[in-house]
Amino acid sequence: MQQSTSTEAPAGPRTEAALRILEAAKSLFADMGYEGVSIRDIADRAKVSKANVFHHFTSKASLYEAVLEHATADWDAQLDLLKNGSGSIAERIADFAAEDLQHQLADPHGVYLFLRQLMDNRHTAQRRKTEEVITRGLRSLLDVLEEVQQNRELSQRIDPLTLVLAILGSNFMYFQLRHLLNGLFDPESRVTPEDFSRSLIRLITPSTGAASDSSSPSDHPAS
Amino acid sequence: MQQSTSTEAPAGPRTEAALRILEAAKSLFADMGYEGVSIRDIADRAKVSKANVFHHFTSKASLYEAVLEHATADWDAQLDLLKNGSGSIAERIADFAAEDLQHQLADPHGVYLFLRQLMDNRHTAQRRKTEEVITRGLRSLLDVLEEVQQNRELSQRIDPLTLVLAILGSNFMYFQLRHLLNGLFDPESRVTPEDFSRSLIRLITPSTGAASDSSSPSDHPAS
DNA sequence: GCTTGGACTGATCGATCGGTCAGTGATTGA
DNA sequence: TCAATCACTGACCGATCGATCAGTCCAAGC
Repeated sequence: MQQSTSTEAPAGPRTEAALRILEAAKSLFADMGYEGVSIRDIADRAKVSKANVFHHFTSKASLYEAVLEHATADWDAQLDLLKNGSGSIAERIADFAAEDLQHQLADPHGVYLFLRQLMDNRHTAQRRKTEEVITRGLRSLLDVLEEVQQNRELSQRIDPLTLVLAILGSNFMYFQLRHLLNGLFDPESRVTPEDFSRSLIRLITPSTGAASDSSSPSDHPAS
Repeated sequence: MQQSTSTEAPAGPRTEAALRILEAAKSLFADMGYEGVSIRDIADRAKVSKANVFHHFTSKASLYEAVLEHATADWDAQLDLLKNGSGSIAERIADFAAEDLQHQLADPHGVYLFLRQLMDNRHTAQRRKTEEVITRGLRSLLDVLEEVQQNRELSQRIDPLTLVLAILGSNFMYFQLRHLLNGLFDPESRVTPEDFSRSLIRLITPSTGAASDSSSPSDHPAS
């Protein structure tokens, strides 16, 4: 049960091959799911023998755990942007939203790993861990918003939780459907992530009661 | 459109046991993923023999296909609400958003099946099918919004695509994190789906330029 | 020199996988 | 009455799964 790695932080791969295994496992787990990937698949992609995978990782489950650990490491860093960001609250929200979308686009495997984790009803141990990460992140975001709401920077009419979920959800929808979106319009008019982030902020911030003008000097409606 | 009803009962369960197999497969596939479920698991939950599964469905893949077919059938019906709905555009958007959230909450297995399908990079055949359903749905939603936008019912400042993705994404976020949300506040103050839908519409619609007053008689005075 | 230990591999294990098959019991139509 | 069809089952198959193990290779320490 509590067989999990007692040594907390040092999840660092000890060898070049071990790192290749970790990276191969991450992309494969993200694309095919835990059960959809065999140790052979991972070993083949990492250009090592199957037995070598078990040399570096005690079991398939522990390898998956290591992949999750490595993937969720840099998730926390993103929160500082809204926490310690500069500028008005509207700017910080806009920056956070744009940064979050870029983060998803830059690491799609991480997003998928995260999502699969939330959908899986088996590994309750790691699922709780993932839930804790999310809860902590949400709590952190809400603290900031509720604080500026008490300072009258943010309209009282806005529910901070709804605002957070709307940003994260909208970004995820764009991320998930990004390849389909271009087929909805003329082939020449693409919807870039920057376009979407701007449009999303324009949709949400007018009702926040915060000044949202400062950072749009060259913006014009004429397309 | 006519694709689904061309052959009336193409995959219709011909027996009570067959229906149990289909339902068991749906919940298991949704929770554990395609590779995470064995025919034995399905047979056990459906209270039939393993061979009987192959008697009704030619293979595991065809069973999965039948599950998907059965699950995506009622998805289309939801679009009519915004298409043929009554009332102002703001009311129709609000109704659609609330209905979409209720639909997700009522059929979480369907949502998970849908999502797993989009994350899976193997079954390209069914993946394209799923993508077509989504594309058709999005296209339909956008048509309505762009129409009312030309009629000046909807503000020109709003990007219809962003609005649609924001609604769907926000709902999905609430759906996905619904069990975590109550832990963020006092145990007594729960965030009901109705609360969230109201709050989401309040966040989004003020900037749409459409009249959004009709359905908020007890709303507070402007702060 | 010799020994130790870690990285790594090929061969192999039992368990479980998806799938097959011969057959049973009940129902039906001629 | 009997043959045919149906839903359904237990036993079994080859393939593949995660995991083990004995052993090779090589660099570091004495």
